[in-house]
Amino acid sequence: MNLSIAEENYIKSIYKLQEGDEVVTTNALAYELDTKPASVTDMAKKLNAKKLIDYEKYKGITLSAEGKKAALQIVRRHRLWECFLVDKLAFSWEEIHELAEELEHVRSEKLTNRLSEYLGNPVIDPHGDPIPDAHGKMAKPRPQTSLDQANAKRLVVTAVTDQSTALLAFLNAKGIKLGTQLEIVAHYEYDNSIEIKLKQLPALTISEQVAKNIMVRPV
Amino acid sequence: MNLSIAEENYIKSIYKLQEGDEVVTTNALAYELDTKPASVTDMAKKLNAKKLIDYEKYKGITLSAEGKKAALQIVRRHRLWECFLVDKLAFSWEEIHELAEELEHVRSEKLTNRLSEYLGNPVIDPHGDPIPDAHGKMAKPRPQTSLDQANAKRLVVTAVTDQSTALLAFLNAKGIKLGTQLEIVAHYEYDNSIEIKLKQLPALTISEQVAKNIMVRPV
DNA sequence: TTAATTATTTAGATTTGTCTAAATAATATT
DNA sequence: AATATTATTTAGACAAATCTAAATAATTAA
Repeated sequence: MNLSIAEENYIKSIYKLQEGDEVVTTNALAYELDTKPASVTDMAKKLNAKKLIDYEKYKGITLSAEGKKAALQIVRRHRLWECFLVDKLAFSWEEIHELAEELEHVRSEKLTNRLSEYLGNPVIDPHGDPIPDAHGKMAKPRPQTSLDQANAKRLVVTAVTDQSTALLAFLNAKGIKLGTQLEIVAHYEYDNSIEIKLKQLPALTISEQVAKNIMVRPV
Repeated sequence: MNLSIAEENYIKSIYKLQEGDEVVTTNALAYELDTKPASVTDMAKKLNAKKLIDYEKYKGITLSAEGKKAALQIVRRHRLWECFLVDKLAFSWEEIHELAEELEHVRSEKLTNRLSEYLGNPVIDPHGDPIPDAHGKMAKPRPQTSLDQANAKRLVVTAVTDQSTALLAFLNAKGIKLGTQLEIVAHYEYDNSIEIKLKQLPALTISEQVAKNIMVRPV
């Protein structure tokens, strides 16, 4: 099955949104891919015809077995390139995502496997996400939530979902990066803000909007 | 200037065909890119409008200064990835070209420069071709000719221009690879064949057609 | 120099992936 | 249950990159 770059991006996003095995809605996918719902409908028909997804009008989208296999290959390539960029080229966490977005579309299995070997067959990427092996097998994803929905007090930052330079610069200024440990001091419903404390720093307040884009897991 | 992958491939091929500063014809470019002359005319208009080439109806194509700069960046990326594939991932010479064709389109300058640094800022690629530096400067290309036009007797194989699996398998079977040294025993005009001798092997005969695709330099 | 050949361009169509605007279905509200 | 709202799909258009077939320009041969 030969997939275009656009098709690969759809498959990857559907995989990401599926999470358990939930049905993915047209609107959610359009938002994720930064495109319009009408475009998603068009592509859904095409991927359904190729048997990569199960799709029925108004019933949403799920990946077929074959679609899942394709998704895991793409995710494997993405995460291996992220390892390469951090381990070998000394890139920092906020720079690697968009580069890996491009590198992941080089579809050679031989290249992917050689790269994996070269990196020492890593099983987690720099964000802490598991890397599928050549057969698509991978460890259980770590229990991540966004910071605004975390219920544990002591947390560690594992990723940011929004890669905009504005957000990244903001986080940088606040001293928040991948692996940063923090505690939730208070969550104010009143003005949708969250007060957090980083080690050896005074407490600081961020909006729920920002917190939504910060992925964390209990530590 | 943001170039599409198609545009980059045109720029690269024009650069390759220009050699000195010769005008590139529509047909030659179509053949090089494995496309149709009509498509080349279409793209020529576009690249001319973007001021990357100088093009006038029926007068052929040359790269503008800006086009040359763009070409050198693409060539730089291509050759650096070829180094990476051979030096770090242990690929062999006949496998790297088509992978580098894809990797070269990841346009990040930071990635390119980090990669170069990681590889020890190499100045020639695995085929012996010079690698432009970050400013587009590079060493003079080695004096390569195709095997059928070589006048020296003792030669070393530096590249093959046709990357078809058929040719590569053929060369492999004959024991010819990158760096192989050979002598021209005879050149028969009569049946357009060339008799060559590899070290420690009996002489063998190949057609001019094949020889056209084998690049060599005197040793 | 006229005719034949070859090279190049134009015109119009096709594919992929996208869009807007309008229509329809599903869901929520009163 | 009827109405309003939201989600999704359809219809028709567009841009990029390509193609075929026909027209035109340039070159070569007679």
